[in-house]
Amino acid sequence: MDQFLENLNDAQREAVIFGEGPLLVLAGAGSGKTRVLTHRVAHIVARGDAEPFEITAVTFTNKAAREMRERAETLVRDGRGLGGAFLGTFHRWALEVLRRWPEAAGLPRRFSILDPDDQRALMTRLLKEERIDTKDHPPRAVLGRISGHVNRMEGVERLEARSGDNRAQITARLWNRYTKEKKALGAVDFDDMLAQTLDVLRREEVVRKAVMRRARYLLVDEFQDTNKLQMKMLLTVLAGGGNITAVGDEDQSIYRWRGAEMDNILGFEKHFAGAHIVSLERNYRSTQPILEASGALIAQNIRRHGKTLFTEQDGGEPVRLFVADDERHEARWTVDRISELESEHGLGEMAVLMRTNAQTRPFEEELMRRRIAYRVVGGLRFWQRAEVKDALAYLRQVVRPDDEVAFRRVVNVPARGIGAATIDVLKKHAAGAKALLPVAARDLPESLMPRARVALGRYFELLDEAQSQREILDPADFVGWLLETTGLLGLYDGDEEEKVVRRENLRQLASAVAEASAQGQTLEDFLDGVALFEDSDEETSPDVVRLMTLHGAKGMEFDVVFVAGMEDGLLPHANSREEEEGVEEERRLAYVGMTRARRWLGLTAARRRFLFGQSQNTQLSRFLLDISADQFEDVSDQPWQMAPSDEPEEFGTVVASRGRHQQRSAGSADSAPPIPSRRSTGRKIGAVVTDGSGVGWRPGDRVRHRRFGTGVVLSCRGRGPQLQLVVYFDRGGRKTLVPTIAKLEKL
DNA sequence: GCTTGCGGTATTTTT
DNA sequence: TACCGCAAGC
Repeated sequence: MDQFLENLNDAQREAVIFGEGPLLVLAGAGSGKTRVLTHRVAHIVARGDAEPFEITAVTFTNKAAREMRERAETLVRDGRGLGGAFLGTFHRWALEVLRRWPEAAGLPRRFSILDPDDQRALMTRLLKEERIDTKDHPPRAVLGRISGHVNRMEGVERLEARSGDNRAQITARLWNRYTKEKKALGAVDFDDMLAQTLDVLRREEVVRKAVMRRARYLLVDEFQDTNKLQMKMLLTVLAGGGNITAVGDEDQSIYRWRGAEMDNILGFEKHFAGAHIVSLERNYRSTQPILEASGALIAQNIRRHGKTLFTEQDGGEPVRLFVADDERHEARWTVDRISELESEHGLGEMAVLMRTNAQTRPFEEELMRRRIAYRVVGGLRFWQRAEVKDALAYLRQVVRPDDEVAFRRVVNVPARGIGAATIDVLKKHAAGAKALLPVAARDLPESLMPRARVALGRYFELLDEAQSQREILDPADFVGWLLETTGLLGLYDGDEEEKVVRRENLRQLASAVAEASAQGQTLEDFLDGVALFEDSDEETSPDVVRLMTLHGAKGMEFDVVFVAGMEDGLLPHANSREEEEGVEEERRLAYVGMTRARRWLGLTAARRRFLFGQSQNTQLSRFLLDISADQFEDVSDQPWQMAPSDEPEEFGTVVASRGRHQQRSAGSADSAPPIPSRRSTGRKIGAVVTDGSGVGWRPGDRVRHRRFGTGVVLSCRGRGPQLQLVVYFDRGGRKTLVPTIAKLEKL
């Protein structure tokens, strides 16, 4: 009766045909998660269980939303179609509510959206006004803290209550100011979109009912990445008896830093009584060796349901490990492999994944040198480029004349002689008039310097003319006109590479507007899409090597994958090493990277890396110890074997070590020195060395470890965060530990 | 009001 | 290293 069930395995089918009630699909990497989602949507429609408009499917990324829409539409092409169903990101879902009922949220009709740049600019301004040193409280850090509280649904009061805590007090003060300011500006940031929507859903029955009607079947992708706020939104909407289908994989939860709560997926049955759970464990993506190595890695995590992926295809290339001398060597080796593998797989089927954006550079240089086409995915985004943002600000100013954020950004771009002093005068005037800056500025107050007054007058004439041109011209021509007339394009006259690129970017923006309008979007729709990062089409030139972060790679797959920078400090990242939870998340990140590979997987590291402005010795990632030596092939010039089972029972405990230095150290008392660096090996025995948190250590110190009990320090290696101690425990024998990570206590 | 250059500093991931 | 903010000079 329905053709959607034919190409599914038993578990997939079970999930697809499941009827009403809560359903959790634990979908391992490459197990056909999107397939299940799309087929389930198609099945529901085909069986007539619900009308398309009663289906809401939310994803975490635009990419996923796009893919789901395309694939689901293909499936139901012959049927009634999917029109009316909502398939989009959480933020899009929320934005549509706020756009439709702005007054319910106390927002103006054309409220604007603050992107991270706008937020930072605003926070910087507030810090100045509050006379708080941006060095002690960097705007980004303050915003990060606020965002954390919002996503965990903690109110300001809670922060204010921490009376002894100075930082909390300052954060609370700024948070209040920030909230007020956004309200005055008629603007929302990303978090507000969700928070205010939840608010409206709870308060306004009309809105809630309307949203519920459209979510009789509510499907949630990447459920492991939902945070408390999102969970509350789901619960609120489901209170009307909707049916939730959550699809996710706790092993791929990589957004803890953004508030993702693994408890949402790990404790699904607690939130949804009587939930039915289906596990998808058959992997269709990767070869046996890739699955085994990644499976061994992730098995070390404690917080998981625990599934074991299997595949029915056997054989395949072994996973390669290459330890390079430095990051350039790492890039060279990687690109060598890329050229070898190109004929078999094609450039478009290869990707180099890394922890941080900054790591792309040596790879870019090497690829460029070898004239191999590549593309950095998600790096500096097109929409974040200054010239594009300026152009967008003009568009925002046209769409919403009282958009103060946009006004501040472009009133003096190109330079018109309206600088900080003028803005100060205008601010005073606006405060008196109780109006937003761009509105008050229209008065051209007497208090302005004559020159500024004239300049400002011209600016508003320009805007007024833009308004009328907008009526006359089609959107693409209008943008062209605007770029020309504002002088934005003129800023980049000349033959310099950079200027040519910028002009090209502006032209691209114009064509993006054209495209959007061809699809029936208004300028307002277009700007919303931009604000939500709904990048039109990233994939215009498919046959190129992709360079991207591990986060950016989620949901993708390639024949050939390199995970670069397998070093402690990078993966796991130094900022996440301190707590167990952080390390587990980093391990998941490594796991996500490895499981992107279908046929060929390479793991690379560098012994020395240029970081923080200088070349530093590195340590092999502890995650390589999670994978047993026979699960990969070390193809380094000088192989670095892993320590034999010095048992990694507790992470953060055993340090990646050995290799070619093993012979030398084998007989010595303090066996197994961690990858020695030239600098640290010279350290005198007996000297006090400080660890990452400033505690001093020396051989002979008595220590306590929460597992191994008491012991004595035999020797120290490295210093600072790199400091490793060899400790002889009364029970448990000799261990190599990083004191800050192992939470070693000095007695 | 704008531009330049200096020095200090912070380096994760993104809807 | 690379960026940013700030101060001094135009």
